[in-house]
Amino acid sequence: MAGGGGDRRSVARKVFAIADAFTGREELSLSEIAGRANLPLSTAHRLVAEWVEWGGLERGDDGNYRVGVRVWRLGVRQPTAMRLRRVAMPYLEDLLESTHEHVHLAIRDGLGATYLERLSGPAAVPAISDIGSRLPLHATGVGLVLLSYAPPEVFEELLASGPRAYQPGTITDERGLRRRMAEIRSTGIATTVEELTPGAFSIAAPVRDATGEVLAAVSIVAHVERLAEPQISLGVRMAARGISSALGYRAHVD
Amino acid sequence: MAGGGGDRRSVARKVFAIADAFTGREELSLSEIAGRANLPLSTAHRLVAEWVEWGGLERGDDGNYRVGVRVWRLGVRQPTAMRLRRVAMPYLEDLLESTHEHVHLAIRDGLGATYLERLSGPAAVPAISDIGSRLPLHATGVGLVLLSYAPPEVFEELLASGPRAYQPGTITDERGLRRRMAEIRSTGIATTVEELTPGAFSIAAPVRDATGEVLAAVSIVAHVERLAEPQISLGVRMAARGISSALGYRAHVD
DNA sequence: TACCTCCTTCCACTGGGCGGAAGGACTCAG
DNA sequence: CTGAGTCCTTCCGCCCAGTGGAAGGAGGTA
Repeated sequence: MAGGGGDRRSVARKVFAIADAFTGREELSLSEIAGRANLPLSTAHRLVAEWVEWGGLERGDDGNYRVGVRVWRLGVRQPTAMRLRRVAMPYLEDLLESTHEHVHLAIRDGLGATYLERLSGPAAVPAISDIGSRLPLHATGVGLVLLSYAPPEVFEELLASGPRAYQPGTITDERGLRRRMAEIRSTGIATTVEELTPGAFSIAAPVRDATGEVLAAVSIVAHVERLAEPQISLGVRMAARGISSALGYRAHVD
Repeated sequence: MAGGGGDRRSVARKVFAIADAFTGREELSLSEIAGRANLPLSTAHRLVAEWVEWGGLERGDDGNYRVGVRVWRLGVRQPTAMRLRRVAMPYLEDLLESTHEHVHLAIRDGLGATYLERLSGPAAVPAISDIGSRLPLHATGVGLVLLSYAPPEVFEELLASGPRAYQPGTITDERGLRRRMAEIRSTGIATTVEELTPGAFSIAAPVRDATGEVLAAVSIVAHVERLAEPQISLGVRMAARGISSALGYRAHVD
């Protein structure tokens, strides 16, 4: 009976698949984990028990599992995230104060933009990004900025993955995206209008480190009403420049 | 040749051992990882490659490995840490403002106290705790509070693990620790004097949730000179009570 | 009681993981 | 340039750890 054979994934991949099952979910039952990770119940049971023993997952009183403190501890010192957030915070706070809109700081993470920080005023636009969430590169301001300065193979991969059109206005074709990326590289700023959320626009700018590499993006998301206000794009630009400069970037240096 | 046999650990444990190798280190080479995780180089190589593929580890330009953004993303939403920090922050800020000393928020994590938050004024005492760091239960204020309210088996495990004496004043024997824990439970406050760091003392108090369970501790660490000032212990008490009450705890309720 | 869902444990088969060793890549000293 | 040293990467055949279907709980509902 049974035994042997099994699926082709390595054990390590199965272990990670369990972690991935928690994407977008705070709490999962064993069978939900097994389902999301595509594992037989007994295999999931054993591996989840190892996660719990290590402390990477915790079991609540209700028997459900959630991400454990060990993972938080391991990740909270992640060098990129830690350094960027610390350096950027004052600039993001200034930007919030001067615009009273959602302010974001994001880095590229594979084919997504991961939000390192979000500050929000009493804005009218519903926010879909939260710290730690991941949104598509081609349909967000920060995403487009990060995509524009990423190595070319990232763009190839994105095309191969079949970018989704979230709204009628979302650009998903190669030609359109290439044109847009060139424009962003030449102007140093990205504007999206109702491409992910109806009624919202975003303005984003790149953050560079001392070597000149773009390692993050800053954006503001606000109601389309305010699209014409020049101080918003100016503010984003200034914040991105301020952070870059705090990271050691000097414009016009070889 | 070779092959077979090998060490008794499951693959999952080896995967986690690699993560643990990064405790207290930001960056490691492959051979350092192999050494710290007690794995043959070839095994470490394969498993580290799987970590990198998943995104839990990242490889820098220098070839060294560091914790990846994926881990940060997974952990940053850890329910306990996220909720506690958000709720506690204003109280911790008040405490910092009124005392100008190191303010800590910590939870128990196995036999250690993990620091969820630390705010620091221009204090004279060198701080050894940073966010995400883990210090011993029996030699810190927050640790003693967490230990005092933890299930009895935690204390048994601590004794079995052979608690280390960091300073001449550190209490490590069962009798002394039991007496101390009883005192903390009856007064609701813990004081340590030069038990981990010479010249420093700490005052800590428990934070409770709506069910009355102690799930965190707040402390102040300052120079022994200020030991006698009553407003410090009062401030810690008030902060802990404020956070507890924000979490839904109502004192003197059945 | 019968039925359901979800969790936990069991066990015999077998292919994925194992790790020593060989081969590169790179640095440094002479 | 040569040789020694360090560290990383790849190779390959052996064998036991991992596998997963199934059976057995636990708990809830009708």
